[in-house]
Amino acid sequence: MDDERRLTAQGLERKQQLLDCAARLFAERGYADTRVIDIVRAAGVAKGLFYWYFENKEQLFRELAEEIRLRLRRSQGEAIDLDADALTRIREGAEASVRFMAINAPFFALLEVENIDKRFVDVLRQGTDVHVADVAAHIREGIAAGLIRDDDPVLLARGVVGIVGLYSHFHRTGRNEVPISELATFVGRFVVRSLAADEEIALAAEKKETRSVRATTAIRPGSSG
Amino acid sequence: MDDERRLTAQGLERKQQLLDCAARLFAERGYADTRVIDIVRAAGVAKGLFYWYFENKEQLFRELAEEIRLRLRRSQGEAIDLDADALTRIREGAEASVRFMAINAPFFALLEVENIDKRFVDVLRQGTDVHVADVAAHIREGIAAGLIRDDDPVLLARGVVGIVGLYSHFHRTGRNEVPISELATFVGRFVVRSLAADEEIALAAEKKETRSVRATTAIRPGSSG
DNA sequence: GGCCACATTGACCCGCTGGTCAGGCAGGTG
DNA sequence: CACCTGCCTGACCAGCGGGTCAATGTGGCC
Repeated sequence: MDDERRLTAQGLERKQQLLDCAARLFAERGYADTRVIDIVRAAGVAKGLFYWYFENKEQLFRELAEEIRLRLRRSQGEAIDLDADALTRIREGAEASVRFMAINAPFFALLEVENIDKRFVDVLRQGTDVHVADVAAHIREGIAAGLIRDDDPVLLARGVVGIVGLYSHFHRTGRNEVPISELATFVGRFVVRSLAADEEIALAAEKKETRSVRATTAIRPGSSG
Repeated sequence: MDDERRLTAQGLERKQQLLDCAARLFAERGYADTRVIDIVRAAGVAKGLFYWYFENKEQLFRELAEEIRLRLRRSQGEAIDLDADALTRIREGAEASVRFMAINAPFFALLEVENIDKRFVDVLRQGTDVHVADVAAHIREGIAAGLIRDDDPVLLARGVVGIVGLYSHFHRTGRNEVPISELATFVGRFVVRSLAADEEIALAAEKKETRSVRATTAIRPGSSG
């Protein structure tokens, strides 16, 4: 694939179609177990066409991964109430993430390749690092305000981001019987409890009602980012 | 490989040698990227010999995974003070796990395949489920005693087990600058905070000194389980 | 109509890797 | 010594799957 190729409307559509098919298949059976031939077959085109739109299988994965992270971050941003205190903001972000990941489960399953494939650690780790930095900033603010117990902010942030991913993973793999909204609340509570300076603060941060949930709508396959 | 083969002392040693080499290589470059030829080369033997000791690559992996889980569980059991309260026991188990996983990092990196390879979800998930059940039992006791906040014990247990694995993963992949002992304490604190009914209880559970650390010695490669 | 760039096809190539196999060696036993 | 069984060898096989390529279609534009 040549970098300076101009895609027509049809071309863009075809490319997106391949991305969608790939995402679905990766989610279903994993990256390694999805052949290029499977992807093109799912899209109903010939194998050669794949290489018209993508350099190779790896590059397609990277495109997918980046797009998803971007959408998650946007959804978090929309869910966070800028006027709220740090702890509440973290809780809102965590809850939104759980919902977002649940709704877009098939897309998100991809990102779990981090642990496995050495080729992708860079893209994926970079993705989580952005979130960790976001949360760490909130945590520092919370510590300064006396809302969050005094501990290493980055370490704590890694915990928060990790926990969200963790429970989302459980949900995705069918090990949580609870409905998503309940799970999201649970995770929010868990995160708040693990950070809060004392229980009074924790209770207060748990109480505050989350506003709209407009950020938790599913990604429409076919809508390019 | 035939099930009812009698291995001589030399045979057992050779088999263990192959297991050790495989574990090291899997940890270094992952399961998929480790060829059978790499394993046998590392052990300095011919390829055919691999199939004298193992049915195939997959079975070797399963043997490794099970052995590791067993050792971790044993180490946890040794670290837990049966006379202590539930929350303290959980903290002790968590800290021991972090240390154990850190010391045996190369062995543990393997288990992270859970997310990827559909073939291994059974063995690996089964492994974590055992730990979740262990922790859930402690949590139920803690809730009954008023030490742990009243929430779904299994969900909470998944969080605890997950967090331990999470921070161990970070450490393994070089994203924690802190020394292991400090990280273990941090994780213990994190876990206690996320579970404790109130901060007074949390503080108490954090304070209690962990006894011996005899359980946190590294696995000697070559010592079969 | 002729040209060009995008779009599409599917047969083909090729390296890789899991697994096989026929055979050779060593040490213990009768 | 003959023999058996466990141990070990490395060339070989087969299938798979990523990636290539020459040929063809197609639609817009001068």
